[in-house]
Amino acid sequence: MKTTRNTTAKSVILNLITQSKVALSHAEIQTLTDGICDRVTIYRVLDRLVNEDLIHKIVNLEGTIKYANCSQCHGTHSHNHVHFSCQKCQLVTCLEDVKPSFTMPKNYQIKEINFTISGLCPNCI
Amino acid sequence: MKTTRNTTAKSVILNLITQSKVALSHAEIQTLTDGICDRVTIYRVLDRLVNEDLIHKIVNLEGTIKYANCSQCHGTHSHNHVHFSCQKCQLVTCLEDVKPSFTMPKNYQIKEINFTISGLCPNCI
DNA sequence: ACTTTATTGCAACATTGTTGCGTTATTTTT
DNA sequence: AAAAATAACGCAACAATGTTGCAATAAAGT
Repeated sequence: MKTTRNTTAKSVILNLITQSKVALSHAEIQTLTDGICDRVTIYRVLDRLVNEDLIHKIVNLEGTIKYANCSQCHGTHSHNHVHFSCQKCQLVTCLEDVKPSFTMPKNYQIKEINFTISGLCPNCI
Repeated sequence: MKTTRNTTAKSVILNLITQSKVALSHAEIQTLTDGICDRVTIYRVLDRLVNEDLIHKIVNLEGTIKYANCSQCHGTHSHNHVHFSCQKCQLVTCLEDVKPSFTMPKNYQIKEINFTISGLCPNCI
C-alpha cells in the first residue's frame, strides 16, 4: 500500500494554509512559497493534503478553487459549514458557526456540501 | 446607454439552456451548438445572458462553471436554492424546493449565494 | 436605405491544470 | 550506517479554459 512521506514542500504548504485565516488558491500559494518548489509539485501536494484530510477544498462563486484548514474540520468529516467569499478583497473565510439547515428530497445520496455566500466582509463594508 | 441585441447565437444558446433540465458548462454548450458560432462568442453571450438575468451561474464542487435557467428564478433575484451535482453522471440539477435556512453573523453584506450539494442523484443510486 | 454601434470571428495570448519520465530524497530494511 | 525500495520531485510538453484587441458583420432605429 502507498505510504505518505513528509517533505519540505508538503510541510511548508500545510503551514501556510493552517496559519492563514483565509482560504488560499493555488496561485496564491505559489506566490507565497516563492519558488521553493515547482508549480506542479504544489498541485500534487494539495491533492495529497486533501486526501489525507489535512485541508479541504472550497470553490468560490467565480469557480476559483481555494484550500483551507478549518479548525472545526479536524478529525470530523463534516465540512458543511458556510464559507464567505468577499467580492472586494477576494478573501474566503470560514463562517464556522453558521450551519444551514435544510431537508433534501428522498433518493438523493449526499456526499459533499459546498455552501458559499459572497458579498462584502466586515472589513470591506 | 448600451442596448442589447437579439442575435442568432444568443437565442440558440438561451434556448439550449432553457430547454435543458440540467445546468450546462461552456464546453457542453460548445458541442451542443456544434459550430454555429465561435468559442469566444459563447463566452460573451453567456456573460450577457447572466447580466440580463436570463440565466444564472452555478459552480459545482469541482469548480466547473455551469449555466442554468431555473424556472423559479424568473423575475425574482433570489437564486438561493440548492443545486445538486451528481458525481457519477455529472449533471447539475436545481432543487427548487430545498431552501436552506441560516443566520449570518452581523457585518456581512450578502450579495450572492451558492449552495451546491454533490453525491448521487436518483438515477445513479 | 442609411447610420449607428452592438456583436462577431479570428488570432494571439494568459492562466490553469495534467501527464510522462528520469532524477532526487525519504523511509524502511538489512 | 549503508543499501534497497519507492514516494515525491523537477522539467518539459501538452490540454483545457478564459481573455483581449481589432477589423468585419449585422441588428435596430431613423
